[in-house]
Amino acid sequence: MPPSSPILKVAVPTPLRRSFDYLVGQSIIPAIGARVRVPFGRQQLVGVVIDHIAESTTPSNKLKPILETIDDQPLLPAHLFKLLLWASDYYLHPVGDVFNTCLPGLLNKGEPAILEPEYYWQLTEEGEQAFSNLGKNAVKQHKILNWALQHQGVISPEHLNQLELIPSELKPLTEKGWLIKKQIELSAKPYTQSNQPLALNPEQHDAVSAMQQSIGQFHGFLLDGVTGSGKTEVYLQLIEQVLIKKQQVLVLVPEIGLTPQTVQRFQRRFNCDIAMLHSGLTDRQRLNIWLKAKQGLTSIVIGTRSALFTPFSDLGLIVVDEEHDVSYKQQDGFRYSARDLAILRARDEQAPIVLGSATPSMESVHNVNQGKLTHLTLRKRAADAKPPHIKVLDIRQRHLENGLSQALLDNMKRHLENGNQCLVFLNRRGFAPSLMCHGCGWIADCQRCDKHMTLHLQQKRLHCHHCDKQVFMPKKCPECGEPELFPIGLGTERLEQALIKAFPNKTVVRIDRDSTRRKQAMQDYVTAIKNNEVDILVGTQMLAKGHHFPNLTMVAVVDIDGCLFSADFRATERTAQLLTQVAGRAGRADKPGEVVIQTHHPEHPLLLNLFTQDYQSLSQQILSERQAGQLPPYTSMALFRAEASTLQYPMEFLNEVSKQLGQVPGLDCFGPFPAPMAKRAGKMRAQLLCQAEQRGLIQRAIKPVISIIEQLPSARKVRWSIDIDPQDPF
DNA sequence: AGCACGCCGACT
DNA sequence: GTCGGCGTGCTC
Ligand SMILES: [Zn+2]
Ligand SMILES: [Zn+2]
Repeated sequence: MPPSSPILKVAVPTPLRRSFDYLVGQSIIPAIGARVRVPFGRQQLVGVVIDHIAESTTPSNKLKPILETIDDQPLLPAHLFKLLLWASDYYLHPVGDVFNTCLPGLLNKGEPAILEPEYYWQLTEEGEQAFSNLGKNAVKQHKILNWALQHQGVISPEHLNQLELIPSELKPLTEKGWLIKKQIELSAKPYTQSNQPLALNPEQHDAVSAMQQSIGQFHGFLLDGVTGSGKTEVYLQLIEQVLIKKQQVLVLVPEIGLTPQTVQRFQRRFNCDIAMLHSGLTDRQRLNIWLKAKQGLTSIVIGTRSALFTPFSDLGLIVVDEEHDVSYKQQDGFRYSARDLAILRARDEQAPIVLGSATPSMESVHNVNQGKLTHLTLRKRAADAKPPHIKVLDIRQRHLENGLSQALLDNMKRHLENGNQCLVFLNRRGFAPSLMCHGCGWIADCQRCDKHMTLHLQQKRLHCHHCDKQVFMPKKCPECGEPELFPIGLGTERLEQALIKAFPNKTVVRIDRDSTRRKQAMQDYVTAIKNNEVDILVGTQMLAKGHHFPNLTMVAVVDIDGCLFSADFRATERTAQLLTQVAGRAGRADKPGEVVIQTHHPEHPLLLNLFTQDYQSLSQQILSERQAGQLPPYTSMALFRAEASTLQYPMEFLNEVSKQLGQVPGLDCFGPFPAPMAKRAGKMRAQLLCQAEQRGLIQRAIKPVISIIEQLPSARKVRWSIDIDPQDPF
């Protein structure tokens, strides 16, 4: 570094895959990792200094001075900073946009990295009295006081967000003495003690003590345990050991796993500052959590994939719960895998990492095979429940009534008559996946996608599950005017109706994204099920995850055939995971559960194998197929995606990309070809698949030509992106 | 991506 | 005559 002012390499939030050089000018010299405000074209942007250099390759007359140094010290801890730079390189994503997606919004806007007090409002007795005497015109005041009454007399910053109010709008009420404004405590609440931990069974005990050995150093563990095997208790007791050492803990959960109940379980156990990063927070709350974690004021941070980028002063443990979950991979923009980056982060920060899953991803099983992860198993299910008995029901030639065979219904009847619960699983919400005209055969298609629209009878609407378009259910055929339109196929709504008809004196509830839209809905259903107020549960994969229902003895899988034949090489893995998870719902202490799978393909190897072996041996088999087929995790992949209003431009662009990459030895390109669902949300999409046996070769091959690709004339006509380690080819 | 500049068609 | 359509060029 030169003694005078260095030239600054700055990561600027732009889709361009490079950094920009600036002069320090009159500003204080910003440290590497500090934010600066810079002129960029005709706009002003906030960037991050990623290096000090002595000389720039850009001519000096083009270099502009920065406008302002925002931070007087690096914004991020060195490890995290380096991880982001590495990720920008690995995922071939513009470094400025990497910072933009990883930092809290207020920091991207240039807000100082300083904790600012937050306030909440407490309802007073006067306020409560005033509420009942409010005039009819006091709509806003009624809304505010009513909210406070509904929420234990408290209005928090995120409540204000939900009420679409700003703090000053509460001022009239505080002046009347109806509300009192109070500051939220910002100081640290260090770990003191935990509430009585549960007793561990020998397996749990072994797992905790094995992992405890690694506190203070990097070690990867795969904690393999079915739901109800007490995985969470193992996490909690390990976390406690880390907290005792005054270190911090990061807990990543899948998108659907971030519920108040999750956090409550932590809060009940640990008397320390626990932060939950959820989507309802205000920008300020998010920044304050970020800063408190960075300063070591918060001991535990729980969140979904983006929580991975929370800075910590002394990170002691990372937990990735349900590590196989697809929501750990970001599906747009900066397409990172939080699970993969978490392992690197743990390594960099010398902390152990626990990947938890009963149905681990092939990547993690492969890492276990290679000795990169230590495999710990919790085989014992809660209260010694036995593994379920699995029956593959051949429904070829059999009569199906709303997708249900008589044999399946009889089986359910047996369980219901004994006072047990049945789960009927179908991974398709809505009433029916399509609607057809009886007169001319017209089918309701989405205008913007290649797909039929799903009929939602309850809402009397057609809904495209791929682009979210919704239209009212037509009264007659738009082609021929025929009024008789009939649903084709089966969804959970229809299944629910059929089951109500088949079991008129049993209680049926449907649990899917539609029926649980209301905030408390899922929790209410879970309580009702656990209280035995429900006999039959109909639902999608929402039911397959997380919850353990002790009175559930039978699981019926209505239609899995669609999952057995798919072009996607990950389909087998996904289906095996799904079936294992659903099957895991059945069974209780005093008798084993039963799983009945309806299929037209009883001879399908996946079905044969899954239930003659367990998931663990099946995953080894899937892995050997992957190896034979030269597929991940034995090779690495990059998927170029491009979209435009016609297919022609994406194909042209990807053809040129393919030409650019064609010469690299060891790199194979397939395509370009139209995406499996070519038309989606009104765009035509194509892709180019690149594959390399050697890890890192993909990056080495693409990086040198990336600026050529960026400058291709055909690139201007499409929206394009690179997806490293793609999860879904859609 | 933004945001400019620039050059052609239908409006007050 | 100008308002605005989006083609293409640039950002240290
Ligand atoms: Zn018709
Ligand atoms: Zn659609």
